[in-house]
Amino acid sequence: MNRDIPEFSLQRMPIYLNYLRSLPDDGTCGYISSGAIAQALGFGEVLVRKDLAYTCCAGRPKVGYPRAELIAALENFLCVNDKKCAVLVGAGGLGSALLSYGGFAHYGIELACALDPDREKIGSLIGGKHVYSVDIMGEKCAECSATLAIIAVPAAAAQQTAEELVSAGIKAILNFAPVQINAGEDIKVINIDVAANLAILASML
Amino acid sequence: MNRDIPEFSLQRMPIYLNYLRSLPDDGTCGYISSGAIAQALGFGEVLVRKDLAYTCCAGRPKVGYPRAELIAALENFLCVNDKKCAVLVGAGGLGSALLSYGGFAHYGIELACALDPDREKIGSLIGGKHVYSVDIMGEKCAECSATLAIIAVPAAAAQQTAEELVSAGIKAILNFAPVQINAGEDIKVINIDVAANLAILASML
DNA sequence: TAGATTGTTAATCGATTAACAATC
DNA sequence: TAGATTGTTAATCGATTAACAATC
Repeated sequence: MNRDIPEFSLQRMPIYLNYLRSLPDDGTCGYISSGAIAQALGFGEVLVRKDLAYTCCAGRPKVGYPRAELIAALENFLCVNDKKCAVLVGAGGLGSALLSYGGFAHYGIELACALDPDREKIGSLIGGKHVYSVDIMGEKCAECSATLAIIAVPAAAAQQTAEELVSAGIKAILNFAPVQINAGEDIKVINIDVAANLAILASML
Repeated sequence: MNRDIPEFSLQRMPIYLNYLRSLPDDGTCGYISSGAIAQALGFGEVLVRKDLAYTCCAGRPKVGYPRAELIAALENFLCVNDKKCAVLVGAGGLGSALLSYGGFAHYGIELACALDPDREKIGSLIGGKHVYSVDIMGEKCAECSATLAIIAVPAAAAQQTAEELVSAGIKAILNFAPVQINAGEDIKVINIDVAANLAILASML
């Protein structure tokens, strides 16, 4: 959708949106400068202006960017108003935590349900979301026209899960299993390996 | 510690280690080529060779890299044999999942305990780890000489938590709260915003 | 030897920063 | 007007890839 924006700029868009939404809504910051945003987030101010230019929300010399409009532009850029559906596979500890997490709604994403192979879990509600058998993954993805999925299964099951999700019509996967999953060319994947991130931090000390 | 390696190469080190460890240990892959690794992980093969060069494990023309030695070199590079202690702040859903997760041990990291302000949780065990009051953070960090911390508190509490952790001697923070935290110059921080990552995936479709 | 693979040097590519003109 | 801030063009920096010599 936004194929013309640098990868790294795209990654910063939610950060800007988050920050701007967190500012007090009492009229004290109707306008905000790129310098102020840069300082708050630890970025260079030219970088901020360049990133914000992709949203097509023009800043005004001397005053900065209109906060409300900039938020709206970022929301528009990130398609927050297009409601999108995601499914989660793997209702273990991490999966359960994600099912109870309310933050996806801020980006127009609804985590619709969970899929798990465990008979003990199937049929239960976690965080108010239904847990279904992985056997009916296709059906459940179709029901809500899900295009997004989160993999929170053990490493050994991740690759197969990814393939099943792709068969079910999923186009983008957020993978928490500590393996690189091999989905098709046109399937977007982001891997988050929590332990690896902690290890990276440790080696930077 | 490894200040002379490019940021992005460092980030790939745990990926190589994970992959090599996952190979069958039955002698069928005593040696592995950069091309094979590259294909499995979706990287360029020159990139793989360049990254592996930082580990100082030499490959042999025609045969590739000795798998066991390469694993040892990566483990050494990532200081897996130095036992490091981490503490977790915020024993909510995500925090609880992390306390039960065994993956940190693969990198020589022990998640020692959790800290939480909630009286209901203080004194309990989650994933076999004690939950203590955030009031004794300094004491608990000192006890295990923790240098690493994970923040899994609500966004509103993240900045203060980070400051307290720094006062307690923490040098690196993995932050799951959806805010940019402002720690000191020499404190390493990695932010993981799960919802933002899903939103990024959605905008790439 | 011929072929496969490593390791290194040079070239390319993309992202960030610097410089500066435009604007309110 | 003077000063602050945006937006853009050029320069820099860092990461990846291409080319190729070295080696087994």
